[in-house]
Amino acid sequence: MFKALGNSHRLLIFQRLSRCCLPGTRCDLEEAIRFSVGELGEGMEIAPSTLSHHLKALHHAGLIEMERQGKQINCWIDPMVLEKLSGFFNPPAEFK
Amino acid sequence: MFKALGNSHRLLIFQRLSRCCLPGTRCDLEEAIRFSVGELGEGMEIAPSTLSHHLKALHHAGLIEMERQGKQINCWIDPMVLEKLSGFFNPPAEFK
DNA sequence: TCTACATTTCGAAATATGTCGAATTATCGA
DNA sequence: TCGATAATTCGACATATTTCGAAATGTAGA
Repeated sequence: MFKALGNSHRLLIFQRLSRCCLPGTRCDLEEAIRFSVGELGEGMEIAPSTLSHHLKALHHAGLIEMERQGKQINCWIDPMVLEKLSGFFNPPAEFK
Repeated sequence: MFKALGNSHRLLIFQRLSRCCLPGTRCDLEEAIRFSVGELGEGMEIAPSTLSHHLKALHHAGLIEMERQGKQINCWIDPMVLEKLSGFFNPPAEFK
């Protein structure tokens, strides 16, 4: 997972998907933010094939979920992943 | 930081330094665990020069501290680093 | 069915990373 | 000062990663 997050393009994608609510508010776990592959690539100066490659890497690392919805493919982060990663740096709490 | 943690040897080193207290107990922030470079390499089948290279990478990434103590060099993790990393995956809390 | 759109797969090329051994630096103790 | 121990720097090499463009795949709508 850290290897996947260790690339700046992939980290940016991950951040776009994880910033699902405004500071101070609580994220509703039922509606994690979703972006299509194309939307995720907006603003990033990167070829579509490269973007696809990075998304695949994030998915294979277990960091993001992907599902086809008509013509496009939607991506989102399972909130459990964030909890697990957060917990990794918190020794006192249980971490499997 | 994630790039530095994305290598299995470096992640192992980082974990050895971060597991500073037993599960359920509270780490005393004043006495973060310390290991010398040689101790950190024990059990890892890796050349001293490679180990040194990885430690340098972890240090440059801001993940570990290093300080000479006589003949050896001691390494440890500043607990603030763990807090910051943990917070990165916790959107509701403030993260600068 | 044909076309446009969204995304992926497949090479290929440039660059980065991980690794080692040999030589070097730093520190301590005899 | 000399030798042993601890760690680093340097140069070289093999492997991995990032990136692209071209071609292929999947889907929806005319």
